[in-house]
Amino acid sequence: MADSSYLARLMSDNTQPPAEGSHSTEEDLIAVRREKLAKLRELGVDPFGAKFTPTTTPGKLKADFSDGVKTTIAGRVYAIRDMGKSVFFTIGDVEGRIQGYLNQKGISETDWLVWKNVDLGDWVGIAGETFTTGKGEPSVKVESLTFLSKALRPMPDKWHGVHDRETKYRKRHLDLMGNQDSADIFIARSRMLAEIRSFLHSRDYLEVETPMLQDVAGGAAARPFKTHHNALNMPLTLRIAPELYLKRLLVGGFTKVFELNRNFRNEGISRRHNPEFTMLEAYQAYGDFEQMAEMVEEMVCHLAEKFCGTLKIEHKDENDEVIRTIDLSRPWKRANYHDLVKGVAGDDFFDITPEARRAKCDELGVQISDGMEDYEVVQQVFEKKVEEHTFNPCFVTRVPSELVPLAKVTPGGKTVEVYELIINGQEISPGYSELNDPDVQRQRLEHQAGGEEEQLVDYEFIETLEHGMPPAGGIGIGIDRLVMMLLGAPTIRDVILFPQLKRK
RNA sequence: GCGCAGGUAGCUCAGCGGUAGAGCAGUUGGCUUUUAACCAAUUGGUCCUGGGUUCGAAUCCCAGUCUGCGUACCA
Repeated sequence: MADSSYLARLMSDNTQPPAEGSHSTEEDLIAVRREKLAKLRELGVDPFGAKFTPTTTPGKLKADFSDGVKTTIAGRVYAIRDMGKSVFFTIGDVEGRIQGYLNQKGISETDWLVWKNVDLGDWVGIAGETFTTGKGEPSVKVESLTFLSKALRPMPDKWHGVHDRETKYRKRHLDLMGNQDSADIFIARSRMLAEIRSFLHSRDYLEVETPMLQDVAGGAAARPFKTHHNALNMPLTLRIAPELYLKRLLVGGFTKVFELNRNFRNEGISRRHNPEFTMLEAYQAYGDFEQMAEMVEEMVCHLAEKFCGTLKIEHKDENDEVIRTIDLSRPWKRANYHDLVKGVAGDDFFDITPEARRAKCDELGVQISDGMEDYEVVQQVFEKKVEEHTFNPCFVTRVPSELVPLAKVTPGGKTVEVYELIINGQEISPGYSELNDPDVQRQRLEHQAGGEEEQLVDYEFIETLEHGMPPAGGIGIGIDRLVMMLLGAPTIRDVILFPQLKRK
């Protein structure tokens, strides 16, 4: 504790003429803050303080505000409005902010001196009593101040925050401290994930964790990331999907399982693709794709109602103009793949020769590369002309079997028991009646591997199926894209805290 | 990979051949109910990097780099 003559000296220090060399380069801004840090130490204050026990949070205090309540809160100082002998400031965190008020007469001499060394961005604890100002602002009148942590670097602009996309993504902490709308997205995302888990738990699903490091990356068509285990001296890949392991659990006797975690695909990065992304996969024994479709419909509507308060999701541009409304009202449209393609490419599209189909693609402006199989040509038309123009939910059924080797083939033969859910111009969720015939599965995976350079067949998986997998419905949901759709985020980078960027 | 746009003070941005600018933040002074607080004064720059054109380049040209958007690749 400082004695009073010491305090007097420090006070007089504060009335000295400006320190020489107090400029505004980044270096200088840091130097000024370091000087304050030193002054705090002189005052006997630890600038990187210890445990502090608030009675509530700034956000909760403001939400259930009433006057005359003793309270203790902690938070970062976001703004200071200094009026001489009294000071207003904003204190809080990503979940909420409230105004603090201090008056030189209302706090101890030491606390006043400590306050003089608080900068924007510092963390402090305050104890005091709530009141409402003349302008109606819920506030806390500070009676005592506890310094918690010094920010040695300046805050982003208090009004604009960080706007530069690169800085937002590379230094997400600056984005979060300066842009509440950005923080809100990640708070909402976190709560959505919790809600998805609770939705599945309430339906008796068990959450499981299967390997992310896999010997043979399977369960999807994508190039994997390669890595190496030193002790085992063996190459490993990061998983591209948990599917094959989750099915092993069905064979093992689990009847309802899900996994909600990261997949990794070594492919291009775009507005819709991040190399690591979050995927939900859920499997239900004795179910089929139609049952899974209903569950997805129910789940997504539940999330929309809970987090958006409506089934009509508005997407806005930078000027806050509504550019699109996605209507999630049930029941969702169901349409078959061929009919959708015929709708854009003509009723005779499947009756003409493959060559004529290619010519038709030219006409439609759909680009086709030379090596493409006929079904891939059709798929291009589907993606460019149907998928990208479908914003309201649509379950696409009777998908060609070549596209989905892990699903049951329909009795007819050419298509599979699958839905592909399209919302917001993107595939959000596929759902299958899972293929459980090991012989058919072997055939189809081998056929696929034959055509693909880096695709390997997971024979252990096939052996597992030979022990008997119950018929099952399965779904995958691309969580990032789902969150984008629900929150109206134009790019996947806005819903992933630390998106992958090139090294600078 | 290709095309287009962008990179200027700590942050948000203007300037687009002729002395590098504003707001916020910082510093100093004033102010006891303010709130993008206010008033007055003031500091702060490898104009992304490297070449070139020019009497003169943040500005024009070329190359590179990072970011964004589009496109291609990716069952």
